Amino acid sequence: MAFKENKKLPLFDEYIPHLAYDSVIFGFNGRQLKILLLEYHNTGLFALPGGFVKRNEHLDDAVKRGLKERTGLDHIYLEQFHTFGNTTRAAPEVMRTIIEANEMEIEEGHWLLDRFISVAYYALINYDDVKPIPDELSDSINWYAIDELPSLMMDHEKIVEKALKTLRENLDKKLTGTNLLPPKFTMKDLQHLYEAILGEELRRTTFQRKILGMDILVRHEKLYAGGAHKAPYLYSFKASQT
Amino acid sequence: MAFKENKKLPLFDEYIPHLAYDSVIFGFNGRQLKILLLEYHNTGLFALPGGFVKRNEHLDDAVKRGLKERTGLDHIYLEQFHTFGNTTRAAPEVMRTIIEANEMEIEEGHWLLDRFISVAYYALINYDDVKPIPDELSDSINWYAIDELPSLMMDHEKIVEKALKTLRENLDKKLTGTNLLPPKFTMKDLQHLYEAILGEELRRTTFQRKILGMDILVRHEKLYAGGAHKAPYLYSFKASQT
DNA sequence: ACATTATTGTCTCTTTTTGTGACAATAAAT
DNA sequence: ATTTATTGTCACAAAAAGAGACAATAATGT
Repeated sequence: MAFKENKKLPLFDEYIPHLAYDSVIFGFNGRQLKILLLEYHNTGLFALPGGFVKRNEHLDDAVKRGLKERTGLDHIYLEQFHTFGNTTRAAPEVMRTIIEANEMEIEEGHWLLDRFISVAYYALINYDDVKPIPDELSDSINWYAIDELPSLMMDHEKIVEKALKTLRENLDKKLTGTNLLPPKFTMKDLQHLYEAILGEELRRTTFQRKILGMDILVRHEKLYAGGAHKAPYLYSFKASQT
Repeated sequence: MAFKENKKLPLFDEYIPHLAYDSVIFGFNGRQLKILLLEYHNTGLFALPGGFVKRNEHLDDAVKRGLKERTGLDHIYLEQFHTFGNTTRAAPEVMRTIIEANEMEIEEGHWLLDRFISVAYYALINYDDVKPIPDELSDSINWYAIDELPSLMMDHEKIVEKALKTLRENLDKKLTGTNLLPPKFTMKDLQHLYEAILGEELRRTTFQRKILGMDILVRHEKLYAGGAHKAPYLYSFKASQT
C-alpha cells in the first residue's frame, strides 16, 4: 500500500475505507520473469505496490494512477484477477511500524489498522524503459525474479502465486499487445518469455508453428545484428483487435 | 443487495461501508440454464441477490451466508470471478425507492446512497432442491432462463454476462463436483448441461469420449427407467480431489 | 575470399487427439 | 417375438501437435 499524503493521515478519508488494491507488476529482462517489490523504511518488510481508491474514482483508474506514479508508464496492460477479503488481512503492528518509521501519526481505531479488502491486479510492463520510483513510505522498489522472492508481508505471497497462475492460464488468450517485450522482437525472444512465464522449456519448431498459427504477429524485415548465424526475422504484435 | 435488519438502518455500520457482493446463482432444470433474480417491492426492478460484508467476517463467508439465507443450501459451489468498481455503481434513487417501499428510513449521506464496490461470485446449485426465499426488501425471487432475462438494475447485466463467460471458460477445469445435476445422472444429462452452458450443440460420441477421458466420473449400475431403449449408465462425480 | 559455425525458417514424417459415422446391444412398447 | 429409440463402443478420417532433418545465411576465423 502507498500513502501519497505527507504526514497528513486525516486526508485518508478522501479514500474508500477498508479497500485497497495490490498490483503484481511483471517485467521480463530477456531471461527471467520478475516483479516489482517495495521495501519499507526500517522494517525489512517487502510488499507488493498497492494503494487506495478515492471516493470518486473508478477502481481501475486508481490502479492505473498508482502504476503511473511508480513506473511513469501510461497505457499499461492491466488485468484484475482476484479480490482478497479474509478478516486476517490486517496488519496493525506493521502499519504502525511503517507509519512511525515515516514520522507520521495515526489515530486509534483508524481503518488502516483494521482489516481491509484488496483487489489484486497484474500488470505487464516493459522492463527496459522503467526506472521504478519508491513512494514516501518505502525506501526502495526493485525487481525480483519470481523464483527468488524475499518473504512478503501479509498474504502477498499468495497474491503473487495467484497472479502467476492466472497469467499462465491467460497466456495464449491475452498476451497479444503485451508490453513485456520491446516493440520488435525475435521468435526466440518470445519463446524465452513463454518459457520464463510457464517455467518449462518449449520445443522451437512447435512453438513457432503455434504462434504463427495464432495470427497475432506482424513480420518485419530482418535487422537483427546478433551473432554468427542466420539473422532471424523481427516481429511485433498486431494492433490489438476489438 | 439485501438488508437483513428490520427497519433499523443504523445497524448498517455493522458492515464494511461501500462494499457489497453480488451472486449469480446458476441452476439447471434439465433443459435450460437459469439464474435467480430478485424483484423489489413496488419498483419493477430486477436485481441479482447480493449483500454486504460484516466487519469481522471473511468475504467468502459473507457470500456463503447470503446464499444459505436465500436457498437454505450449505456447501454450495462458489467461485469469485470479478470485482466491479466503477464510480457509476451508485443508485441513490433506486435505493431510496426500495427503502421507502419497505417503510424504512435512511439518513442523508449514507454510503448506501453513494457508490459502492461489488465483488461478484457465481454459484452452481441443484435446481430441484431449492425453494428460493425472498428477503425483506424484495417480494419475489425466481428463476429466469439466461436467454430470457428481464432488464436488470445498475450494471447487473454486465455482471451476468461476465459470470457466464467465466463459467464457460472454467467448464472443463472446474465442473467436477458441481451441484447443477442431481447426484446421479446419465451421460446425456451431462451433455445437455454442457450444451445449455455453452449455448451450442455437441456431438454425442466425441463428448462421451472426452468426458470419460477426463476421469472425473464414477460409473454406477444401470437403473434408469426411462424409455423404450437401451438403458444408459448412471454416473456421479468422483469425490473432489485436493 | 572462403570455409566454418551457430542459428534460423521450413518441410516432412510420426504420433496423438478429435471428428464422424457405423453397428451391435438392449429396455420398453407393440 | 418384433419393433423402436437410444446407448456404448469401435473403426476410420481429419486435424493438430511432437520431433527431427536440412538447406539458408550472418558473422567469424583463416
